[in-house]
Parts: sequence; C-alpha cells; structure tokens
Amino acid sequence: MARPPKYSSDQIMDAVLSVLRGHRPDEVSVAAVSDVLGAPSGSIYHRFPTRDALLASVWLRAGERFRASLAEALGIPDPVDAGLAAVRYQLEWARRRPAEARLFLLYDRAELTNTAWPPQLLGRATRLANELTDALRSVAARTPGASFARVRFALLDVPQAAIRRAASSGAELDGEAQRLVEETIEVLLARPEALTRMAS
Amino acid sequence: MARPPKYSSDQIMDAVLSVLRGHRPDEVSVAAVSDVLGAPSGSIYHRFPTRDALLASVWLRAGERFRASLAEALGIPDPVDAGLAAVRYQLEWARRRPAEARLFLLYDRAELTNTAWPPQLLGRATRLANELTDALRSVAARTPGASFARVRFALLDVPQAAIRRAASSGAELDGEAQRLVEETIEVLLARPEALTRMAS
DNA sequence: CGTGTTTTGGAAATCCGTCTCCAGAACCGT
DNA sequence: ACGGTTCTGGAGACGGATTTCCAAAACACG
Repeated sequence: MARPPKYSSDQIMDAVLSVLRGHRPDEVSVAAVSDVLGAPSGSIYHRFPTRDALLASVWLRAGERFRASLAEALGIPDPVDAGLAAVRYQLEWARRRPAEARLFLLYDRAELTNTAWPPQLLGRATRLANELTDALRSVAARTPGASFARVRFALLDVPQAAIRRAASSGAELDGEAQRLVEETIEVLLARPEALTRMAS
Repeated sequence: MARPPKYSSDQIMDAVLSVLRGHRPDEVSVAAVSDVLGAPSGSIYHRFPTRDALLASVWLRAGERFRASLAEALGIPDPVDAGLAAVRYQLEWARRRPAEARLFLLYDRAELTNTAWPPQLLGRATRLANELTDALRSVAARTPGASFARVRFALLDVPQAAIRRAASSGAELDGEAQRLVEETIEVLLARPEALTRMAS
C-alpha cells in the first residue's frame, strides 16, 4: 500500500558507476549522479543517507560481486592453476567492468570516504574482507612453502599493478601484460624456495 | 630593494607534505597548509597561482628527486643488479619519506588535479617522464630478451604494488615484502623465456 | 634617511556541494 | 473508490574551500 519506487538502489548505484568512468571517486557528486539518472537529488537522499554511504555501497557491491566470482577460481585444487585462473578472472573483469574494477581494486576502503561508515556497511565490509582472506588462506594452505603474504602478493597485489598500469594509460590490458602477471605468479607460487639466494 | 620572503616555496611545499601524511591529495586545502605553516593563505597564493599548481609542484619535486636518485641505481652495468638496486632504493625511499613516495608513486599525474596544468609545470612533467622512460629503456637494452614493458613492470609496477600494500595497512614495509619483490624482478629480468609455457 | 619593491596578513566575495524539508503524486489493499 | 503509505520533485539553507584584493610591513639601496 505504497507508491512504487521509480529509481531502484541498483539504478542509482549504476549511475554512480557511470559518473565514475572519467572521474575519481572523490569527484562523484550527488548532483552529477542525479543528472545521469534524470532524477532530483531528493530521490537519491531518500535511499542513501549520505553521499559517503552511497559511494561505500557501490564499493561494497563491486567487492561482493568480485569475491563471489573469484571464490570459484580459487577453489581449483592445484594452487598454481587456481592462481592462474584467479588472475585471468581479475584481468578479464578489469576489461569488462572497468569502473567497478577500478573502484574496488584500486581504492582502499579507508581512503574512499572521509567520514566513518555506518555500522551496517562496516559489517558488510569486514565480512567481505574476511571472506577474501579466507579464500587466500586456503590457497596458501595447499601451496607448499608459501606464506599467506606471498599468496596475497601474487594473487592480488601483482595483478593490481598491471590493472593500474593499464588504467593510467587509458589503454586496455594487452596480452603482454597478462603474460607478465602469469609468469610472476607462477614463479611465486610454484617455487617459493628456488630463489632465496640474494644477489648483491 | 625589497622585503625578504618569510616563507619559501620549499617551506610551503613541505607543509603540503605534512598535511599529506594522513590525508588524500584531494583533501589538501590551502587553509590546512596555511595552518601548518602558520601563515595566512595570501602568502601561499603569492607564490602559487592556484591550489592545483601547488599540488602539482609538490608532485613534481618529489618525482624529480626520485628520478635523480633512481638514475644512479639503474646505471649499474648488470641489469639484474641494477634492478635489485633500483627496487631497494624505491622501498627504502618509501620507508624514509612516506608522504613524498606515496604522492609520486601512487598517484598518477592525470588523476592528481582536476584542472589542466600550466605549461611550465607540464613541461617539467613530460621531461621527467621522458627521463624515467629513457632510464628504463637503457636497462631493457642491456637485458637480453626483455621488452621495455617487461622492465617497467618489474622495476616500477611490482615494487609499487608492495608499497601500496604496506601503505594501506599503515605498517612499514617488512622484510618479507621486500624479498617477494626482489624474487619477482630477479625472475622477470633474468629468465624472460624460461616460463612461456602456459598452464591450463 | 627616504624611496621603491616585494611580501605579509587578513578579510571577504564567490562558488560548489551536501543535505534538509515538505507539498504533492502515485500506487496497494480493502 | 478511498485511505494510508511511500516516493518524487524541487527549492533553498548551510558550510567549506578557493580565490581576490589591498593596506600595512619590512627590507635593500642610493
């Protein structure tokens, strides 16, 4: 017994993504979002208490989607195969959904907003972080000789370096970049001890 | 025959760095800088035409210092030794001058400001970029089988991934992170062809 | 010691973005 | 048809940040 919504939360968040192509997160203003959406700012504030909550929601939605699909890849038994699949998935995602990937992979939760997150969003964020940590930990567990830090470096940090490089030049991730990332994680996961000698 | 300056350009830029510890670049306001400096905003605008020009100048100064010291490391004849030295230097720099390193290594010139840079700063920026490119190219030239993209990935992107990780967790770069980076670049530079087989 | 030049020190104009508020519209269930 | 509830639509208060402006201050030099 109520008027039905004209703009759903997802539509509003999609409008944020659309503004995000071509602008930094801190540049995303409610006015810009409402322009893209064709709605007045009041409708946005009806659903999201603050601008920061809106931005945080978009970040969370992207992260939860990311995690859901990544978990599959990380489930592959052989750790190197799992790592390669995870990397390929990430790079493919960065190609297909640049705005969402850039937002989640390049911007830390802490540096996204100035104000503190509301408890509910904070809960979702810590759950997401825990789930990602667990997935990586399980890969580490079945990779002989590889620490958690090593797995995280190989499967998250190194791919992000490639994504960042491509994003800053505006071009798409090319084949060579992908090959470099795959080489790297293959070495880091398959032969943890092979190279401990230090050159100097 | 003039009143001597009380606040030099370098002092003002240092004040920006001080604000930058704990705030994103877009959060740096002229008011905050003038507070740190103990000077009114007028004195700052006397030297820098706009806020963006000030921020750009700080970025450029950091980059030019970075390049000057990195060039030494990259001059070492053996490419792997040069790469290791370059990486160690970068990580050491990130430890000792966190604000400057974060600003230059983590923020792209394009995403630092909204408005276009004045011609003079733009000139310095392109010169800096060219000098960095040349240094990497010369390493690539004496590394058998390594493309420019490979060298750049190994010597800039991968170390930055480690720096970024450490910066986001607030902790310092630990020994394990450094070892991971060194392993990685050693493999990427020393054995470009060793791993071209694709798993799948 | 006076003159000229540069810098300081603030005060305030101006702009932009967040957020509030409320009247009216639109729909569901009975 | 109608009452109750939720949503829209827009106007504007409010705060914060950039930038302008100018009188006063401080020094170098003749």
